[in-house]
Amino acid sequence: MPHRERGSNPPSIVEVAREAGVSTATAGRVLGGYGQASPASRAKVEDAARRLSYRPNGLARSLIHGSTETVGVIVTDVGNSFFANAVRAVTDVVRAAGYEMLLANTDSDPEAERRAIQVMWEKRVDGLIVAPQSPDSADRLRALADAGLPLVLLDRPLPTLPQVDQVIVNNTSCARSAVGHLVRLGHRRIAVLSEAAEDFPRLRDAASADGDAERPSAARLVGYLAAMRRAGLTPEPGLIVHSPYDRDAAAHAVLRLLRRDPGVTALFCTDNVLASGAVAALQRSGRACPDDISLVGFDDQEWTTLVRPRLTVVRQPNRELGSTAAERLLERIRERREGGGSTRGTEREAETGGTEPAAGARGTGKGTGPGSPRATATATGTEDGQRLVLRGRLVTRDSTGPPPGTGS
Amino acid sequence: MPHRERGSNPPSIVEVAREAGVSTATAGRVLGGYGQASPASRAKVEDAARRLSYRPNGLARSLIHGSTETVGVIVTDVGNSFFANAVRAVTDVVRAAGYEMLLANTDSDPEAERRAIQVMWEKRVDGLIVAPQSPDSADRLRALADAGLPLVLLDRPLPTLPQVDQVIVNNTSCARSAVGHLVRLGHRRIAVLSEAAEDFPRLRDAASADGDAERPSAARLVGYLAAMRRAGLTPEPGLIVHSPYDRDAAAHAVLRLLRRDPGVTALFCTDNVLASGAVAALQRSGRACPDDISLVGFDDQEWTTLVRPRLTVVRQPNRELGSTAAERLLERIRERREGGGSTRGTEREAETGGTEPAAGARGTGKGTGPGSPRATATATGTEDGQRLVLRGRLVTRDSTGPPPGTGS
DNA sequence: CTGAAAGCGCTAACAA
DNA sequence: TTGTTAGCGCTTTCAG
Repeated sequence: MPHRERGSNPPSIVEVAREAGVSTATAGRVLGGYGQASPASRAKVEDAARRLSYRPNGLARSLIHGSTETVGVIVTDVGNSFFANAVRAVTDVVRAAGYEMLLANTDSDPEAERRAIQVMWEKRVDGLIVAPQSPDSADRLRALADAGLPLVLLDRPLPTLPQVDQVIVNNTSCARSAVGHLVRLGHRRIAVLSEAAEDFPRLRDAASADGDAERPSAARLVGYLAAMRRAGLTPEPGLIVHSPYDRDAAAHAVLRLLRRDPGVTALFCTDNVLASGAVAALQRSGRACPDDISLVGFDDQEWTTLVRPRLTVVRQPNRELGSTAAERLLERIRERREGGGSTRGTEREAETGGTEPAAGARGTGKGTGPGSPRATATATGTEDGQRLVLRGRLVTRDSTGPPPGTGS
Repeated sequence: MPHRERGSNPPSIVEVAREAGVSTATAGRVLGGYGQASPASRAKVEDAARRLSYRPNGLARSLIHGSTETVGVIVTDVGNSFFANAVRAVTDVVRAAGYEMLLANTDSDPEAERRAIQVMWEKRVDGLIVAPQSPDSADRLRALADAGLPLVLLDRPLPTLPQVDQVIVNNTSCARSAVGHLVRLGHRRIAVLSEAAEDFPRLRDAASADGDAERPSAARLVGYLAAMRRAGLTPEPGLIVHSPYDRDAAAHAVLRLLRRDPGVTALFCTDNVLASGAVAALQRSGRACPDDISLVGFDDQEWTTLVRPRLTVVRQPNRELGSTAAERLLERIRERREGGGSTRGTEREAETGGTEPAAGARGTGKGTGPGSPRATATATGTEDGQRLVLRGRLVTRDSTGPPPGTGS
């Protein structure tokens, strides 16, 4: 093992240069792959580098170039399969472009988010993808955007930040079609289980506005309200059930609902955690699904085809959400590199997938298992930023049917 | 908005110093929180920094200090819920210690892994946690370890790398107790579904050796073989079914097995993806579980309590695997900082949890849902590195029962 | 308490 | 083609 100077620090380019008997400039040229070098010195340097097992120091390089080839991703919880998939897709896309990923979880804690944003900024990521935990995040994020850091919002829009790109799902209309499906089956007393139920008054009053400007759970509640109204049904507060984002809590909420209001014939859950709690509750309550009560979940997960009855769900394009956000981010990074020309006022319709099979097609097991749906995106330019809306769709399975007492 | 020099680059400490009318040294002292500064200049500098919305450049700082406060994590796929949870736990632990996390997926592709390792090294992570994709990874990792980079292996051991810490699960004995449970119920024709089935000849011959030195799927197969042998049953090749890590492929493999050998009364699956395929296959085949056939899965996931019958599984401490690896890594990083004193030849038993409830206790829904089990770890010093073995345990639920034709 | 200056490891002009 | 030198943004002696 060759002797190393300066303690046991990894060898620097000057060690290599000395070992090879050339200047640091030539060493740099061959090691960094820029400029010219004669085959002779090239060989000498490469040999020396190998002997010392030299690895270039990316920090120094980044310090000079002003770019780290790293993007930051801030989500609430990678342990959550929704984000796990989205994050996975992000890494795939950015890696293909030569970027690495710094990942942080916030657990919806504002302080954790603040810190994550700050650290990413200090580490000089070239761009940032954030699933903001609340509208309060807007100010902090605005600072980044103003400073020129490429930024893309994932899953949760922030209407007060029109200058930044946002990649979301058309939650409101997905929820509308889920509830519409129940209505068509003949249901009237349709309950909804949501994290956002506490926002009901506000959302009801603003229901005519753009539901997808809300966080996902609220957007889905807006869709529920819209579908009910369209069916000529007045949303009853008693049917709008709150539950925190927790399976057991959701199960208890559902059990309470069923006790309090046995006339409910259908339940729409605004996310997969709540849906799993509802499934557990129904199993425990002894109510038959779909004969006594129909159930619709949100987010198509593996287990939804494993339980009996197989769950009718809204499938949202988890991975595509991540990949789209990543692509958008890379584009912004590229733009910035090339001098920051802005694409003001663009408005366009982007088809990222082929034609969708008609919603409501009964699946045959394999066909209805969670897959990577081709989503269709709509891009709308707002000021400088684009809002990309990916489309989910209803996957009808066995947990929904006509209400009891209906001659089928 | 204050005028900024040098294009639109973020302001550096010299801009702040100039704006505040002090030297860069004092500016650095207040901004970096080291050394002393009078309240007067402190105020001036802080004001200036705020005006320019200054953020220290972590790259420069890291270049000087020789540490990045960042750890790398390389897994095969964060989309996989097992790794998603482990990674989540890693971030929690390292963040609490002030570290960020660079994450890379390899998809078990050696080239991707090679690149990931190299990039992490160039980015000068302070430590690295790797779930190596095969024994071939050993050489590349050895280079890192030799260079003094703190390194911890996660989930997959590498016996040829005794100098590095490895955090794994006692897969062999977990599998042994799972299969033992089936044997005690009276099963004789017990099949196993495994990614490692192709290694059967080698594993059978080496079965007396340390099963946990193998990758998890193989270690579990070793456990199966051991349990069969202990019960006086000769493992038949026909009962050892191969399947790739894919739900649908697993389902097909199980359907083929059932057609080929209808006498099979129990099936042990060596991971959760294969188990979900097996559940799907059983549902499709019309065989009743556990009346016709018993099923045991590996890795306790949400859905295993949602399906009917609820699945008997081996629960492994996913999150704890991650947190333990992270703690180990932090300790190594600390050691290195303090001069690299080595803890040679340590051998100890570490109890990280309280007494375990007896295996086999029937759960009541909530109690048997996936949780964060208190695992018990065994640490064994081998050369310089420690092998920490976390304990999983069998959770008996409804998918296992006596074989058909047994008077119960 | 404050400032000048050297230097972390590398790249990029500019000369030779 | 090669070497010298300045400098990326910050920290850290060492004088003052």
